[in-house]
Amino acid sequence: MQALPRSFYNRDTTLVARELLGKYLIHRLDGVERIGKIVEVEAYLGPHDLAAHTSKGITPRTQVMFGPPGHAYVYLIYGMHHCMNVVTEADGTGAAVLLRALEPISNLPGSASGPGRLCKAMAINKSHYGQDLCGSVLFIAEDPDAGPVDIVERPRIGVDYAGEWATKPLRFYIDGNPYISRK
DNA sequence: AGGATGATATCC
DNA sequence: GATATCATCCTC
Repeated sequence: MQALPRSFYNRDTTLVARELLGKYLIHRLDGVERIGKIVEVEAYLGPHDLAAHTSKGITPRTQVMFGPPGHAYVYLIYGMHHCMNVVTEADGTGAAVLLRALEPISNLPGSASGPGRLCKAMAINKSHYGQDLCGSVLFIAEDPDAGPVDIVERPRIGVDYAGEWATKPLRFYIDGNPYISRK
């Protein structure tokens, strides 16, 4: 399977988020190929989006989000869970898509529903910060059996502090999929 | 409903 | 250097 081209990520973040649904996330590590189908995502639009980490500006932690598209933004949350994002839009923009849940396809032990569980099942950690997703180690590819996807829009999870941005429908998931992290 | 657990941003 | 906060998950 072949990684999606960088041009896929160099587009409107909401559009990329919706099109990521149904794609395969693949991680090759020590001869093991882990594969999960992306079934739930959230879009973080940029510094004007008060729920996005980039709303505080460029910091050592968020700089990769401001960098070129098609790279991984991985961070530690609540001291124990990793979350993985895909950087979108042109260099300098500061936007990304959070991957929230996978449907296990291959070599995924336990649950991959929820951003922390997803990273645990995929063996993703801070060593993947800034990883180029247009390579052959950690990347996203088309589902060989891709069919039409029915998309549900909901407010994002865990961003109640973000005022009106907390209510915007920027969380997307595949309707009826049993691996969604929350209804 | 509450605790774990550490990086990060923001203050002094 | 101290402290409040956090795009979560597990256990009770």
